[in-house]
Amino acid sequence: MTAGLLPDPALPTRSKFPPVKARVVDESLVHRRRQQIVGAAVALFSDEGYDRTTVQEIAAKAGVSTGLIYQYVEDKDDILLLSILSVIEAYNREIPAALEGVDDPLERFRVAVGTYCRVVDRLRKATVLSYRSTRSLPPEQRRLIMQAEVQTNGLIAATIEECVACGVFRAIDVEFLTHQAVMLAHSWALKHWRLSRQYTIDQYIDEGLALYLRVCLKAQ
Amino acid sequence: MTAGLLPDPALPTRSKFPPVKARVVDESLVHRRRQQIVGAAVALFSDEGYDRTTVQEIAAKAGVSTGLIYQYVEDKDDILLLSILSVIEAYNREIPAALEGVDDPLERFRVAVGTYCRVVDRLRKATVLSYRSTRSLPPEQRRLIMQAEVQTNGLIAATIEECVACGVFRAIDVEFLTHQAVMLAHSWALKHWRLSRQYTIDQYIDEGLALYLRVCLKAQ
Amino acid sequence: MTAGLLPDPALPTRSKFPPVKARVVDESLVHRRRQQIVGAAVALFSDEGYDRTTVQEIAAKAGVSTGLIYQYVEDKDDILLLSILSVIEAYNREIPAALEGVDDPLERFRVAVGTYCRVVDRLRKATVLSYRSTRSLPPEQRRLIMQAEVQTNGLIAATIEECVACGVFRAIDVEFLTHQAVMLAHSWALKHWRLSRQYTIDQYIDEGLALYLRVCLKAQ
Amino acid sequence: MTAGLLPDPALPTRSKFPPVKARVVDESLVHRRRQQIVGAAVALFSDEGYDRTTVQEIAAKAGVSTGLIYQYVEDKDDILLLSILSVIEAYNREIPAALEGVDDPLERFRVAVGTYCRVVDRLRKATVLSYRSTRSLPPEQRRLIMQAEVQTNGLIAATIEECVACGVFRAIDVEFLTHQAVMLAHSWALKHWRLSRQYTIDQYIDEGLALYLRVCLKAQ
DNA sequence: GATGAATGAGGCTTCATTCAT
DNA sequence: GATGAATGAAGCCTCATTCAT
Repeated sequence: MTAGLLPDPALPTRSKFPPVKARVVDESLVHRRRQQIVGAAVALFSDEGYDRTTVQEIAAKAGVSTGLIYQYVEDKDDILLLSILSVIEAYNREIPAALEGVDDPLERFRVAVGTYCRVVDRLRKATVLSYRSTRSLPPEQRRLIMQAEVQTNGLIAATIEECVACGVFRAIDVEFLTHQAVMLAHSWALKHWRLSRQYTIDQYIDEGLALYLRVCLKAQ
Repeated sequence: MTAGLLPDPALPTRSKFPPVKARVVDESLVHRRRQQIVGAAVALFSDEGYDRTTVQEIAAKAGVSTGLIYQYVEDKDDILLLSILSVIEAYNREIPAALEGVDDPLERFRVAVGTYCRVVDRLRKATVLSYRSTRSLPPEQRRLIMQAEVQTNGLIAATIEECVACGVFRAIDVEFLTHQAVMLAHSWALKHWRLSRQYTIDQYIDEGLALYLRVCLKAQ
Repeated sequence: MTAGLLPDPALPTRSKFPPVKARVVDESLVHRRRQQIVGAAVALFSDEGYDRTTVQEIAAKAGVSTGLIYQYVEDKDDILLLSILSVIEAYNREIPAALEGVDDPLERFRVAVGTYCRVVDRLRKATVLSYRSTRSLPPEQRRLIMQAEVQTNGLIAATIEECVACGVFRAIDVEFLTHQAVMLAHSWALKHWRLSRQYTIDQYIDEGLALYLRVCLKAQ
Repeated sequence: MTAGLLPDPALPTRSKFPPVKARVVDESLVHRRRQQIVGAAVALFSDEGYDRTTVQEIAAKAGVSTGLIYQYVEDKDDILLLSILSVIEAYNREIPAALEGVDDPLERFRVAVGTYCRVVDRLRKATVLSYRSTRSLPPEQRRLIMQAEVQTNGLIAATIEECVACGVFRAIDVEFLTHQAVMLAHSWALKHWRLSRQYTIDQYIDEGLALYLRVCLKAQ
């Protein structure tokens, strides 16, 4: 199962981004302010790009002063890190939430992939942001993001393993299929300009799942 | 298909990028200088990102003066446009070249996909650059890049259509499979940090093709 | 002489610096808090310089909140003024204290100069601070400091005048010798990096006094 | 003699400040521009203090653009370093120049000290600047300044040693007298507000020399 | 055609000061 | 009286672009 992969992905998201230090102590305030800041930042970064967005713009959009931002973040890079992590954390929170109460292995696979795609759809701009801007970060922070991403992969991989374990799927390369499913979700954001002309998000998910099931299902 | 969208993508690439104006007339000189500049730019953009790379750095790496660059390009954005187009043109040049002399439809599909992946592997950093930085460009230039990409898609799509036409593939959704194949290639660059731990490029291509063939081949 | 320029420099220093207004009324509290603040400030100003020291740092080192400082001081300049005055007041307090009970004129000269040097030695960093940062203050405050300094000079000058009056010294230029003696003391702080390699503070005082006596003593 | 203490202090001052890197190669241009910049900087630093002077102000006063400054200097600290060094180099240049052609040992001592005082008088503000602002620099650069200062001391010390060697002075502590003479010169700048009320620069020099000679001369 | 010094607008960040609690 | 979060003006520095040679 996926239990243990994350501290507790279903909790109210009070996660406290360990790598970014704040000059303010009140944790709940830090959390609230950062949400404000990251909310504004994601919107602006997505539209204009990281480098073309100024901290002043973020402050204005967040409705706070420029100086305030630097009480909750060490530099502009930190804002980007928090922004990208917030996206990946959304995946890590929503996929397990959707799986809650679903027991049938095959259904769990479908729900996991479908939810992933739908969250990506909802956070489409932010997802693209992750791809565009992760490399603007210093290596150490990049690693944090990769870790979070590996966690998401684990959520999908676990459902596939179940299917294999209980004999619904044939003995397929789990890693490779996971990768395919992840890219199915990401592609929806990355190639939205093209895909959205031909498919709705639901059609897209169906096509994808159909393809994978045709490859994996043991008995037809 | 997409024929005609660009002057002639399969030609030796001496194309003079209509949208980018030079202040110098000698066409062959323009071509040579731009190669110099774009070569340096791709390396720097890939490592440091578009916005963090300075024009002076590009000039230094290209072994020319800062001022010279502005005789072959109107502004920094143009350098990025040329850089990204040069990558996509490589695809559009090398895939047809590899297909030359291959007649069997199924083999043509394999070669097309395999070549795409291998070119991406060779131009890995530059491929990632396209993803990261296309949105740094103004819409009009972005459209140019999309067009070139649609062309590449057409190359893959054509081989699939052949397979369907001659009965090797069942009547599958061509667009969707094309998209899958394209993402197979791109993913190798985008997720190289993860995939390269598990697969060589050849294994990766084999796994990918195996998956698609299992889905598409009519008779097993 | 200079008597009367300041309220009473020889008093226990409970003086409440007329030019610096506090928002708090309780005088003894004002005195205590200011000691806290100035203590931290002198250390920080000495190490980092006035302009590079932030009010928040002073507050932290003093163990109080940022806001509190502004209840005992009007602005950052005031802290500097208080800091420098506190140093000069130390001179003005300790030299007379050391002269207490000393009656012989020549001995009084020796003690005055020796004490001055030793206080400077003890407050070395703070002494340098006065030199570095007095000019960061507005003219009016600068004048306050000069006045306090003139007082100190008066302490030395008085002992010289005694020696001349009672015939131990020949009729020398009192002002000039005073200046020399003052600079002897200050130099120990200003050129400590060089002097301390060659002399202990006691050797330094002895050399200095020997030089002056050789110049001033009437009969040898 | 002082020969060899400096590379060649009497040369046209084309010294090329080894520790500060320029982005421009033409050495003579670098020299000219830096003079422009340092000239403006010394005036401003002296009046307003290092930290209160903005780079924009320096640029404006020097009649160049802000950006230009950063082609000849790495950061604001470098401007301060160059400024202070330029003062000390003036000492190191002018004292030997004044000694040129003077042969009598005692006269050489008088000229050395007198010239030192007069150069300090001419560069009074800049001299004070050195005292105020050296500690604003990082340790490594501070060391450079100390070195240059030690050189100046050597110029004075050499003349004293001559006097001792040829029997004009008694066997006095050379280091200590050197220090006194140096402080005589520096004090004129440091305590100008007080000294200038009582002495002209010439009177001041005479008083100082008289004092030292009374101490040092063997036969009276 | 080529050079590289010069420009100056604009971004990130700091920090003295205020004010609601 | 005390706290410390919030403000925003202002400074250092970068870098795309120009232009005289």
